Amino acid sequence: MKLATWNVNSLKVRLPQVLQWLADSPVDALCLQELKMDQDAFPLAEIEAAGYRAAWFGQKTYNGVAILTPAAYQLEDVVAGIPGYDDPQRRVIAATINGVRVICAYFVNGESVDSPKYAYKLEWLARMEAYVADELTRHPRLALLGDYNIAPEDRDLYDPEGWREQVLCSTPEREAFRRLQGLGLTDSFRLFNQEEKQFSWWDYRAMMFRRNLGVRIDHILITDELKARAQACVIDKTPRKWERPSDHTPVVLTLAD
DNA sequence: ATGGCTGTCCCTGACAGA
Repeated sequence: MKLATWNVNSLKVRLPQVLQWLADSPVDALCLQELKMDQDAFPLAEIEAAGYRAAWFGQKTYNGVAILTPAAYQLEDVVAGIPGYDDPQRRVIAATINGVRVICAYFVNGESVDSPKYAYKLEWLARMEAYVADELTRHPRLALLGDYNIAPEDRDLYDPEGWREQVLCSTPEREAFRRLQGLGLTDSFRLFNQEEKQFSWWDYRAMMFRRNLGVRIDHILITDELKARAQACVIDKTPRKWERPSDHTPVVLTLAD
């Protein structure tokens, strides 16, 4: 079983790339973030024609998340948003696929540590932590996939000194990431790769991708039951090389069946 | 370099992203 996450930065623009990528590298769950489209604008017909079904939580202009799965699977117990948290920003959707609870999340960016958006980020992180803790009481096989907007360690940044205590890697954000790990979740990428400069996002500007100056902020965290089945977790840089790419690239986890 | 690029919106400039 393969699970993947990809912040597409507009599904309207990136739909052909999503379909091409799925044709090249089929997965059993693809979590998408930053759809940037209203609920009614979701391209369900094209996705179904490609052999996939979908659950999505759309929003005009900003945010928006979706989970795609092959038509052979079901999307069970779909939950949009964080229950009990009246957040106008649509950043979370969850579904059970083939016995695995899949939570797709677009974490708050925060803009900068002195911004009101950063305070919202910390509040949102606390809500997410409580939600995941609650989900874990019911789902021993759970994966939390998405754009976390957190670089967990210095080796996940191209310039740790330049980024010191900036948004994406400030101590409170990293502590929130550690608390998610403390719930019993493992950063699946680091089960297989200990190298520094393994990035999932590169700024569009200044040829940052060609110079490999990026950050690793897209993650797949998994419970122990899934950890026992994990066979590989890779960052697929291929779509970042295509014409008019998203600034993020997919992360893919392979589990034994 | 408070810069560089990309996407969106009642669109030609502002906002957001990270």
